[in-house]
Amino acid sequence: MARTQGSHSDITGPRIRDAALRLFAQHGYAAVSMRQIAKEVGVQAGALYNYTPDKQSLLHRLMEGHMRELLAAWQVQESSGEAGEDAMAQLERFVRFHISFHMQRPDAVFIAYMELRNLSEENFILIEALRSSYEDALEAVLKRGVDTGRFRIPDTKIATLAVIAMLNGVMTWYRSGGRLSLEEVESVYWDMVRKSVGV
Amino acid sequence: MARTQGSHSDITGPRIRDAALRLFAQHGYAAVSMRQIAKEVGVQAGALYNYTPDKQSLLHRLMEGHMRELLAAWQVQESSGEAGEDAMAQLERFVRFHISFHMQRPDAVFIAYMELRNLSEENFILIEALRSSYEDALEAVLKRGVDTGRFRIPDTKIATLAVIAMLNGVMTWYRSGGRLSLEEVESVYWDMVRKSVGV
DNA sequence: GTCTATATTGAGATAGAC
DNA sequence: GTCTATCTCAATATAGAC
Repeated sequence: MARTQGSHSDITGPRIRDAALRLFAQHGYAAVSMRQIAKEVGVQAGALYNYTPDKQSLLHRLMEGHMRELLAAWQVQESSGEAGEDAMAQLERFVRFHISFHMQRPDAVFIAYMELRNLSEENFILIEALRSSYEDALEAVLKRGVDTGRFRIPDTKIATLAVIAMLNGVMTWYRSGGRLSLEEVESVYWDMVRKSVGV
Repeated sequence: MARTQGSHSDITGPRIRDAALRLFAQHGYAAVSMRQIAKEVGVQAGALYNYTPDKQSLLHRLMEGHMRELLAAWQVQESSGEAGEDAMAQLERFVRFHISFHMQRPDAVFIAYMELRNLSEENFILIEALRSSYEDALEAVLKRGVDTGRFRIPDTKIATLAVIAMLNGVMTWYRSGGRLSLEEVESVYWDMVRKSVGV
């Protein structure tokens, strides 16, 4: 079946995105060439252009896909709570969801916040809007907790960014098979977040 | 005095580092060319090689200088406390120091944690050792607070990384002239950190 | 110490054969 | 849909004149 020319596969598209995701995360967008990506996939560089108009679109598509998955997954997670769930329970749900979701996609996460400056201006605006939506989701929880007296937070906007920054820190050091399971890590972070917004 | 050839200045070295710092922070190491740096300084690309053996050394030197300054500044700050200062006061000192120091060098900070993957292997090891020293400084404070019963922290290593990650988040959004002064921002973060490690 | 000029390499992207 | 071949441009780094 091995052909050295012609149509090899109908899943080349996904394989290109997988390779680009991994290489961009490891070396950075600017440091990775189309030839490297092609080699990883097992095609020639020219073939990539059947799937993407250019390198920039490849980056943008990866980031957009990641952000849309994130937002969709949170909406599912959020609506799976009980009707009367209070802000504290919602916050714990968010913290555990955020860590769990992101740890399953370390490469996409890394790209989504390291490669913002390599987006074209118009693509940057699009991605930033998606990011803002996600931050708004957390801020809504925090505001609700403040309103119901469960939380004491001097500035919900800053607290939102602080919590996300803290949680994202997990990605820089956690490796599976280490001292703690992912669930234990979630619990440690939840303990800190819970106290940091507490009365 | 304007000469179009020959020796222009004895401060070309610092100007090269300044330009590289700014350009690397803005566009990323891999996306910036030696020609761009030279243009910014006002010399030809070849002249840069009187000051650095190659581009990699330029990056490493910037990062190493930043990390050494950070460690030195913290040692000064740490030893300026009273003799009997307890862990809570030390932690507040650290939080305010960290934010204040880093906000004065946003470009260097950005580079120091975004460009790690563009260091050669041996340079990476050197920079990581300096980073570890800084983390150890914070962890020592946290451990002391746990020992004296001031803090309740399930895992001081994770807490160290979480606190630094949270504080570093400031750099991604704070712009002077905004809603809050830097000192107010410090206070907001200190409030969260204090509570997050509390009993 | 800086210039101009250049060696060498590799980048992104395209054209046309199969 | 993929290949080979190639266009065009720009990268790092060096050599030698001034």
